[in-house]
Amino acid sequence: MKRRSTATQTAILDLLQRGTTALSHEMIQQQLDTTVDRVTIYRILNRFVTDGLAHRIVADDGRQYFAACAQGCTHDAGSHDHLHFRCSNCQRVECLPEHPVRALPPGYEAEHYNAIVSGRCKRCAAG
Amino acid sequence: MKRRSTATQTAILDLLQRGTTALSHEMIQQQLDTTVDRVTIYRILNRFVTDGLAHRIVADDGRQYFAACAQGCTHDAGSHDHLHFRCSNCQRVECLPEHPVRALPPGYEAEHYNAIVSGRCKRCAAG
DNA sequence: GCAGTAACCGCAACAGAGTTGCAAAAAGAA
DNA sequence: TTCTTTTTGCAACTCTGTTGCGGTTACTGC
Repeated sequence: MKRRSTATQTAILDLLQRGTTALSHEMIQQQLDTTVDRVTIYRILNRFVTDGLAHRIVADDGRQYFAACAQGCTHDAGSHDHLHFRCSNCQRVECLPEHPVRALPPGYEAEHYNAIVSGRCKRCAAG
Repeated sequence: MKRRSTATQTAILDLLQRGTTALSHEMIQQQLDTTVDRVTIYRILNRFVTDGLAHRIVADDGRQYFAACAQGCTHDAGSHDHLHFRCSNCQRVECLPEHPVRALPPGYEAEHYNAIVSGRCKRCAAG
């Protein structure tokens, strides 16, 4: 399965890499200049995840958010184990890279980390 | 709004308190002796959460799981901040109480913690 | 530049989790 | 028992995400 580059794909990847927050399919749809089908966005995002270009966060609102992988991300179980923060006020989902959650009791084999704290983010709490 | 005690409610609370894992509405429906409507289970569970009898976990499969609150749970933002583990093999969701995830950068106000690691649990990894 | 192949897109339809409205049933109080 | 209010069950709905399929479009080779 060889990948092809399309305008929509590069636009979405650009959105993910430019922004500092994780995006839902809805946010992406709103931020795109052209009208793109919902399904296409989902498919592109899933492709990014399998190709290792983005990682998927399931937030505590039950929705999926996507964030570009950092440079040098190795995509093993330990490389996406950072904390995320979802602001219940501005809806932004941020990656908090400096506080990994890695502690597991012995015998457990981790495949995916998905840690979300929700509340009010720095901006909204201050404002 | 005064609460009334019904057979289904006590049966569900008993399931939550007896078991060591968090349960989805589907698991609860299967484990109940009587036939109870899906909606009723959802309503009972939401009632438990607002009443502080259970806490809600949104796992990385996008589904909600419910676990009985421990004795003496204070229900502030810091009391549900433990790690959860969802086994992708046996589907069980466990609470791992001894490894809290509390580290947040300054300025952030936490309301809900929802940390899930998925993979193979102790039992399934060993077997 | 042109044709062929296969990836990609859009539309429609679907699946699953969770919620809401409303009327009937049941718990608790008088 | 009777009355009030909570709880339940059914139907219908919303929302998120997925699948099938035909048509479009990007890449390859000539």
